[in-house]
This record gives sequence, C-alpha cells and structure tokens, in this order.
Amino acid sequence: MAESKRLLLIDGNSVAFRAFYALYTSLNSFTNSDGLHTNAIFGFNRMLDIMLEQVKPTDALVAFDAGKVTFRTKKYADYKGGRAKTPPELSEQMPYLRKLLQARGIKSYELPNYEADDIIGTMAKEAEKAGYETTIFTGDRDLTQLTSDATSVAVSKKGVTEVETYTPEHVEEKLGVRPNQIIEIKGLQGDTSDNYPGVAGVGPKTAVNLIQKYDTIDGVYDHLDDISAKKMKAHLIEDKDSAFQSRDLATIRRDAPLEIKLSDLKYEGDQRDELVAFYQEMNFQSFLNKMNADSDDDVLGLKPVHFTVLTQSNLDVLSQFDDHLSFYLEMPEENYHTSTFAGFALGKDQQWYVSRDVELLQTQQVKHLLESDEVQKDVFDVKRTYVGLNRLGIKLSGVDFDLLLASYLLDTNENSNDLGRLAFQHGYHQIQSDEEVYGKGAKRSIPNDDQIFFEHLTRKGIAIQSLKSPLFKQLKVNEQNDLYRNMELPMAFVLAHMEIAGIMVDTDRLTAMQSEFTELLAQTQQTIFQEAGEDFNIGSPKQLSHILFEKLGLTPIKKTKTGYSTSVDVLEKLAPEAPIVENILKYRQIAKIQSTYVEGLLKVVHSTDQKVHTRYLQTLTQTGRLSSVDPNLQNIPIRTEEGRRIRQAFIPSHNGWQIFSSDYSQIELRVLAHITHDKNLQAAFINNEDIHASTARRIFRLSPDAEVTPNMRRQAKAVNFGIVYGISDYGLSQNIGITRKQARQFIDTYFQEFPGVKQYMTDIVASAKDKGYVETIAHRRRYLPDINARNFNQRSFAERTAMNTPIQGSAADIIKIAMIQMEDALKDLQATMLLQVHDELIFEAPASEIPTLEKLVPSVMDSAVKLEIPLKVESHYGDTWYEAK
DNA sequence: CGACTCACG
DNA sequence: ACGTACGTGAGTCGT
Repeated sequence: MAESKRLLLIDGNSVAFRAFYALYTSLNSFTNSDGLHTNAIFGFNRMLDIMLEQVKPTDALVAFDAGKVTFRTKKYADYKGGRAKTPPELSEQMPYLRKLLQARGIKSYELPNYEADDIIGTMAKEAEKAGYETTIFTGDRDLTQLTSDATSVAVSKKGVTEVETYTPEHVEEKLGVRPNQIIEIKGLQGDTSDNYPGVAGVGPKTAVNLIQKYDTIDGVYDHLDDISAKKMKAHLIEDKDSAFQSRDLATIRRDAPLEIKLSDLKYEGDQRDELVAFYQEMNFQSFLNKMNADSDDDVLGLKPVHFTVLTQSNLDVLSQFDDHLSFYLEMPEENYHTSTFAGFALGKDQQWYVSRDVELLQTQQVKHLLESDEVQKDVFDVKRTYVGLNRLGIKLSGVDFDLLLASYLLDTNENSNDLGRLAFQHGYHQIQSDEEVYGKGAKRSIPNDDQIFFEHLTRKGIAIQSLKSPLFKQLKVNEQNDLYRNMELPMAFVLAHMEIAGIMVDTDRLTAMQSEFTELLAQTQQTIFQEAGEDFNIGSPKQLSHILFEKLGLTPIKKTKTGYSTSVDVLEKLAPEAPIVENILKYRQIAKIQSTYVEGLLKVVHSTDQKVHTRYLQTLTQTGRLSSVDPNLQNIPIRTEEGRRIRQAFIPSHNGWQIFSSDYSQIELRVLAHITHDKNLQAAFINNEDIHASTARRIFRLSPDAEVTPNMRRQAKAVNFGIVYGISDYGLSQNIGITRKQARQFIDTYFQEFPGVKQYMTDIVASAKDKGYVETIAHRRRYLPDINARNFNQRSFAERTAMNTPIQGSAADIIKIAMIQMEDALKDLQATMLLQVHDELIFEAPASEIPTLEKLVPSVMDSAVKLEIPLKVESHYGDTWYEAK
C-alpha cells in the first residue's frame, strides 16, 4: 500500500476575506514600511500555519477567483450582484498573498470563468478517485456540500484561529441533510449574499423540511400534490424555474477544465530565503521569530554544509590557513569563566574543521594559529572566546572581526547573544538558533549526534565569515570604523583581563556579617510581628499591604498594577503615623543587603582563588555603558553605612597591596556642557565651581553675595539630574516633592539661564525625528523607532531618550577610551585594573605604587578626550574598597 | 515568568 | 489630555 496522501485545498478569496475582517479593527496597525496594509496577509498566514499543522499535507493548492465574470454570471446576470465592492485595503494585499504562498511552497491557481469553489470541487473529486484524504479550508459554509468520507471541510468561524471542521456526519447533524442535499436546500431558499432568490416564502426551516421529506428539488416537484399548505404550493409552482436555476448556481462544478493536475500540487514546504525576505518586506517580526524558534520543517530549507572532523592525525591541513580564518569555540553554559567546553569549529570558504576535543586547540599547530597576529581571526564574541581560550592556556590574538560587537554597534536593539538568531537578523539564513538545535531550559543539551552538532558548528563558522564584509561595510557607512576598531574591539581584551583578574573577597568577613544580620533581622522581625499583632511574610508586598492598609488602616499613597505600593517613598511618608513602618524599612534594607550582597556574593566566590570574576556585558545596554553580571559589581551598596560595609569584604589579592579608585567628577554634566556649547554651564566647570550650587544661584536668581541653602542646592541638583535624563515637569515634581507648576517654573528658569542647553534639547529631538537615531561623540548610535509615534507616551519616552543617550553614551565612550589607554599606561607596574563602575575605575596595587597611581590614573582619565571643558578626576585608596573613599 | 522592590551610576 | 524621570541586575513572591 502506498504512503498516505493528504491534500489541502484552500479557498483563497474567502479565507483572505475572513482574515481581513477578523483583523479589521487593527487594520491601521498592520502596515509595512511602504504603507501597504498587511492584516489579511498576516491573518491568512496564521490560518495557514494552523491548517498545515493540523493537516500535515503532502499536497496543497490555493484556488482564487479569476474575476467577476464567470459562467454563472453569464447564465444569471445578477449572480453576486449588489455586493459591496472589495475594499481597496484588501485588494492591494491580494498580489502579496500569491507571493506568500510561493514562499511557503504552496501552489496557487485560478481559472477564467470559474470560481475558486469549482477548482476545489474538481480537484477534490480527482483526489477522491486517486485515494487522497482531502481537507478543504474556506470561509464559506457552502463548500460543505463537498464533504465525503474522504473529504472534510474546515470553515473559518470567528477570529483567526477558530475553525469548524465538517464531515458528512457533522453536516447531517448540524443541517439535518446530507452534504449533497445542500444544493437542494439552497435552490429552494436562495442565497441573499450571492443574490439568487430560490422560492419565495421558503426559508431555511421549510427548505430542510421539504428536502428531508422528498430528498431533492425534483422529488418536491414530483410530489407537489402531497403538499397541503396552499400558499407554499403556489410559491413552488410560481418559482419552479428559479428553484432549479438557484440549485444550479449553488452547485459547485466538479468538472472544471483545469490546466493543472493533481500531480502538480506537491507541497514543497517553506522556501526559507524567500520566506524570510517576504516576512521582512511585510515587517512580520513575529513570523520571523517563529521561524527562528521552530525546529522541524525549516531545517529542510538549509543547504547542506561540508566539514571535516579534526584529529591529532590530520592537523597538518591547518597550514592552509596562513592568512585568515573564522573560529568558534562552543561553551554551552552562559558563564564562560566556568563553562564546560563542547567543541569548536574553524576554517574558511569550503574548508571547515570541527571537533569536540578542545585539547586539540592546545596543540602547537592550532595554538599557533590562534595566537598569531599574522593570521586574522573572525569570531563571534571575542571576549567570551578570549576568556575561554585563556583557560586552555591560549592567548587569542589577531582578531579582526567580531560578529557580536559589530552587530551591537550597528543596532543596539539587535543584541541577541545567539549567533544564529543574530545572523538571521542580518539577512543570513543558513543557520538555526542555538535554541533550535540545543533546546531550551532543562532540556537544553549539546547533541550526541556528531552530524547535527558539527553541522551547526560549521554553520556558525560560515555565518561569521559571510557577515564579515556586509557588516564592515555598514560600519563604514555609519562612520563607526573607529568606534569598532579603536574602541570596542580593544575594549573587549581590556575587559577580559579585568574579568580574569577578578577581585579578592574576604569571605570570613562576609560570614561574620551574615551572622550579625541574621540576628538583627530576627529581632526586627519580632518587633514588627508584635506591632502588627500577627505573623506574616514581610517580604510579600501583598501581605504587607494587608497589614498596613487594611489591618492598621494606614492611607495608601500609590497604586501598582496589582494593589497598593509599599515602596520606600510610600513608606517614608507613612513613617510618622505608625512605628511599624520604620521597622519595616529597616528590615527591608537589611534583608536586601543580606540576601543580595552577603549571601549572593558568597555564592559566587570561586573556591579556587577566593575571588569573584564578574562578566561585563559589552553588547547589552542601549547607551554604550557596560553592565555587570554574576555577580553584578556595579551596584555594590554605598549610600547607607550598613550597606557600605559590604565594601569591606573587597580586598587586594596580595599582602601589602591597596585598593585604589578614581572617579570622574560630574562627567555627565561636563559632557552636557561640551555638546551643548552652553557658555554659562561651561563657565561653571572652567571656574571649577560646585556645579549644583552654581545651578542653584541661577535658577533661584540669587545675588552674588547671597547664600545657597542646602535645600536650594538639593533642588538644583535634582534639576541637573532632570536635565540629563530628558526633563519633564512631572518627573521633577515627583522627585523633589514640589508641584508640577513649580517644577515647570524651575525648568523654564533653567532654560533661560542655560540657553545653549535649551537649544540642544530642541535640536537633538528634531534631529532624532529626522534621522531616526541619535549619536554619541564616538558615533555610537541608538535608533529611536518611537520618536514619531502617535502615542504620546511612546513618543515622549523616545524624546527623553534622544536627549539622554548622547550624554550618558558619550560619558561611556570617554571612560572606555581611558580604560584602553590605562592598560598600556600600567604595563610596567604591578597595579591591575579590576573594576569599572560607569564613571569610576578600581585597581589593586602594591602600596609602593600608590603615589605613582595618584598621578598616572587621573591624568590618563582626564586626557582621554579633549572637550571644550576640563574633565575632573578624584582618587582614593585604602586597605579595602570601603576604605578607598 | 511577570511584578515588585531596591541596589548602583 | 495624555502620565515618566535615564541606564542597569538580582532577590523574592505568587500565579
């Protein structure tokens, strides 16, 4: 017996129509960048996915209506007359539907003079004869007349996903007649939407009764005498011709002169490249993502690749790579400081070598290639690769292209860490994502199957090579060559060195703090329970709200999505009303320090060297800053004394050494003074004034001899922050607890006093609206797709971002330049750079080198770039990070 | 896994 | 009129 054949027949026009109206309310949000409406295409494709999944067809055809003129209109001029014209928003989508189908490997067909129904009826009949199992998908219930044992009809009901499937049994159950009797019913009752009348006075009920009794229209007329109802009998006699004609119109043809055969309908499956291009043209991000995440069918779209397994005995093949190669080291776990090694791929063009055995990398042949400056290496994530190889005793050098870094610079939004996903976004589709190949969550694992694993590794190598030239080209177009080559690429190595160095943790000290805080927490908790009159989970905002706002009757100040807020600013306002609130604040603070810092830090100390080795994420933030994970060393407490004590646990890694720290003073406001050219702001820095006090003088319009009160300075400081963040009166009013009107007044005065700043804010937003992005002083770019959004909130957010990003981002540029120069400046010293916290650098050094560092470090930092105002750097040092204040 | 809270610049 | 300050990471709760 032959393999089972399953045919999917789709009524193109009716499904498109359904899709269009199902998504009609979102018509305007479904447009691509050319202004084409895409809701019907989108809905059609969703429906298609559902049907393909359900039917798993071997063959498929989408039939379309050829035009208004058909054999039916020739017989009966009014057929489908009076119908509203197809809306242009739908018609414009029809050609693209054909394109979609082609990309999805499905034939489409239309036949002059016939409707899609007739094509489907004829094909379904052919298929029945040939032993196919057929499913017809339509939005039109009339097609249920085609149901049979071998053919079922799926009718789209409401929305995009709901479908009702008809079998002959279901038809009888639902309509009371057999499928082939549907045309008899329609003959009698007519069809208003197709505009043919049937018999006057006969509706669905009567029609079904008559046909149940007499089987067919012919049967009805054969037994006219049996019909007692006089009126109905008269109507039947009167409209006899109409009845037969209506039945004829309702009858789907099963002998249409098709030019295509059943054997032409093979379902080819998705044409990967074509489909991706189409989705991109339509801006269908969700389908693109789905393609990326799906595992089965899409693999078929990949062209085969060739690789050779590298072994100890064929290492001499590597001599061919005397100029360049792509290299990829697979470390399956996220944390590359500790991850296992799963394998690697290296090669170029048609020559790819793979292995699971990373010891091969340590052989002279491979090691030489990786360490050579003469052989260019192209990689994905140079920092990860560098640290991984370093663990194997290999010093990676000669790196030319990093796909991850380049991609991040081109568009910070496309910052997936998954090579396959990223390649996909850049238009390279001959690769799957790691999630597809390795799985996700608990099921994630490196495949045991060599073919699958090695093929994926090879594809990674090829993707790196293929994207090198287009991405380099784009960097050049964006004027980001320098940024890439002289900032981010060297930065990766500097960061790798800092991560590898790590910072020493005094675990005994942390353990002592742990006991101390445990005791304190237990006491505070008891007090709180007594004050509350019951035990509850203080860490649960829900239970806490219950105690505070219901049991104790305090007044809620702020709401969250799920209830009343219990955040610090709320509790601080409530504190005078009940002593419990103060204790809760204390408890929260200590609990945070205990779990996140004391216990959190202890968990990530490497037992081998008593150090923590953070990972700096170089390609994550939208502004160009770094971020730090596992552990995050950029948010170690400092603002409260209890928290600050955590810093006592960060110590030098050698006896007699010190922790040394230098930070930029007011770097963001200095950057602001530079890029706005504001003379008044610049003057304050050139004269080395206290910037917040100076701002206070101006916004409070103080006379030269008047005193700036601490409160004025505090408010001015908030205004300065507000300016950097992209000011709004509301935000400022919230921050310093004044009315919106007062905040507005502050801002207006500020802009009068600093006209250059005002001008900049106006210009940068206008430029962002025009170009779609903003830039830092080093040409780091951030796209702002919402800058022209209709939605006020989205647009406002983008506008504030436009104001803030060049400031925050340029400050990030500056410290990065300083760090790169720093490594070189320190090369003859024992001092080591350990940490970066956005505007400060932390080192460890022998006590004897401290005098040198006190001169050297600030000079490197303040001369990193030449701005219109000076940069200022302050330094501190001590036995621990805590003491370096 | 999202919401909330809170640590940093 | 709209309703938020900019950029991060991590722990805990509760569905």
